[in-house]
Amino acid sequence: MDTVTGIFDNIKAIQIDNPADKIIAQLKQLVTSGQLKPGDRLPSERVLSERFGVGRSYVREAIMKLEFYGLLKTSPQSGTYVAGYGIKILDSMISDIIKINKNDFGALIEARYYMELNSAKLAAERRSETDIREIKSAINDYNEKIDKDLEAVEEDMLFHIKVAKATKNSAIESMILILAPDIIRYKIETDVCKRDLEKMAVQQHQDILDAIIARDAKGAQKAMATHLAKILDASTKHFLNNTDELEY
Amino acid sequence: MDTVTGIFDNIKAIQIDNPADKIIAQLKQLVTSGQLKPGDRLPSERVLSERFGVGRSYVREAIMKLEFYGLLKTSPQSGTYVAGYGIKILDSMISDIIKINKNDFGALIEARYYMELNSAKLAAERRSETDIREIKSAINDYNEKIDKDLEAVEEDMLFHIKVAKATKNSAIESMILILAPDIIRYKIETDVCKRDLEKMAVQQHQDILDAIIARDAKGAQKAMATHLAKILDASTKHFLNNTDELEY
DNA sequence: AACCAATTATTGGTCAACCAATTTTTGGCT
DNA sequence: AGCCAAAAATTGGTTGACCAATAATTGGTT
Repeated sequence: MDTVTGIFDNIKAIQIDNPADKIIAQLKQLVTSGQLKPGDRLPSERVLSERFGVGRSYVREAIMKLEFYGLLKTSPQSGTYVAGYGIKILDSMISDIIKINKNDFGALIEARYYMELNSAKLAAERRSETDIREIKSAINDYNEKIDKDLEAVEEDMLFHIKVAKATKNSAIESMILILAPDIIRYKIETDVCKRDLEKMAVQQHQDILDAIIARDAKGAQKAMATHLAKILDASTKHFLNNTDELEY
Repeated sequence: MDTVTGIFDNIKAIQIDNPADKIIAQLKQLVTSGQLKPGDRLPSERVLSERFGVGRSYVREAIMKLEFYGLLKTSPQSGTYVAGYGIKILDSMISDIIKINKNDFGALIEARYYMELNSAKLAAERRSETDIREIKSAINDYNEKIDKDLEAVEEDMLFHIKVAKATKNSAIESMILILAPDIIRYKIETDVCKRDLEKMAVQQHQDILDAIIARDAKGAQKAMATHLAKILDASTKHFLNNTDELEY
């Protein structure tokens, strides 16, 4: 069985969605079709796993995911319940959850850009002395790497995380945190951060910090915009290709 | 067993962190202590579950969570690997992940406020005709409910989701989506949306849509700010209590 | 010693079984 | 009938066992 085997043998029937996402899609249909109304109790995990023809693990995984997004609530020894929202919004949200993907770098960079503008602004308004110390420390780490002509993508990101921390807004901090790994990956893969940009960042970081220390919200936001402008531009080029008047 | 039972009987030894979070904390320590370096392969799930004294499910749950945040990468039949970031940022990010909680309503509302300002701006710049139709439809649904003097929290949220969709930025859309259920819960619990506010929203929604149709980015942003100002103010009161010069 | 095929061990992926707590049903009593 | 305690069934929580695919080892051949 070696000569007749063709080039297609390596092609595997890759499954695009993992089982949990498929189950989410099935649950969505239950809601859409009216078999599952807001506030209803889901069939037991065993029943669902049997009905969907998968193990209970996947059902539980799907439930956990939907619970994370606030669409289900499960109580021990009682059952899992659909959120009490209307069918329309339930349906819309489940659909959107399924197609959440973190692969759209353009969107990621852009979202990060706007998040960070607000982050800088709020940090300036609310920073504590501790925050300033931590941000300074992050800047030092970055500068040391740059002095030695080393890559400093992570140190840069750490600076931004510390700024986010100073906003005292856990939600904003979390979001920047979620974006961070992908931003790092993007920077490394696309090599957006050339050496000259990295050296410019040394001053830019300082400008941001100065504005934060001075509690100059507008100044901090502006300094952050300057800092992130280049990387946004670079990614927006690709992004603009498929946004203008896109009908889908 | 009824007379001697005291008021403490209802107190259960609630575990603050679920098992998965505990495991994440343990893994963090492995990284911090240098036993686990960036790029390393984790011990097998079986070994970890044995070492931590829990079932494999919890180890897998923890791994999935860390994978979602981009800190681990698992390959079938091979193993789970630590992201190739530096120890410092790894450590920082894991810490932050553990303490992510969606219970800080003040932070949630505020984050949503800023996200939506950007959402409106980008929607105005990039909206398609389809977007306009969908937003109009959402507005109609909302207005119908208000006309009948019914609660319309969800319809309002659906309007905002449709606007977010028009940004053509999946990351921003996802974030607003993640916040949505908690916003709804907040509105209902705190009853922030009085009847008069809801009626004002009818005009405000239309203003936002008009600006989006006119591709007036600044106008859309401003209209959105007006729309969300009240609810932000109400929540900021509570929020300000523990932010100013808070050392922790 | 060097190479290679067959065997064994290990991996994450998947599923079924057990557990304690709760709910429902049952069946006898008033 | 109505009530209440005991038993059975059902729940999510938790654990261990099995699977196919891969990696490591083995052992014989050159």
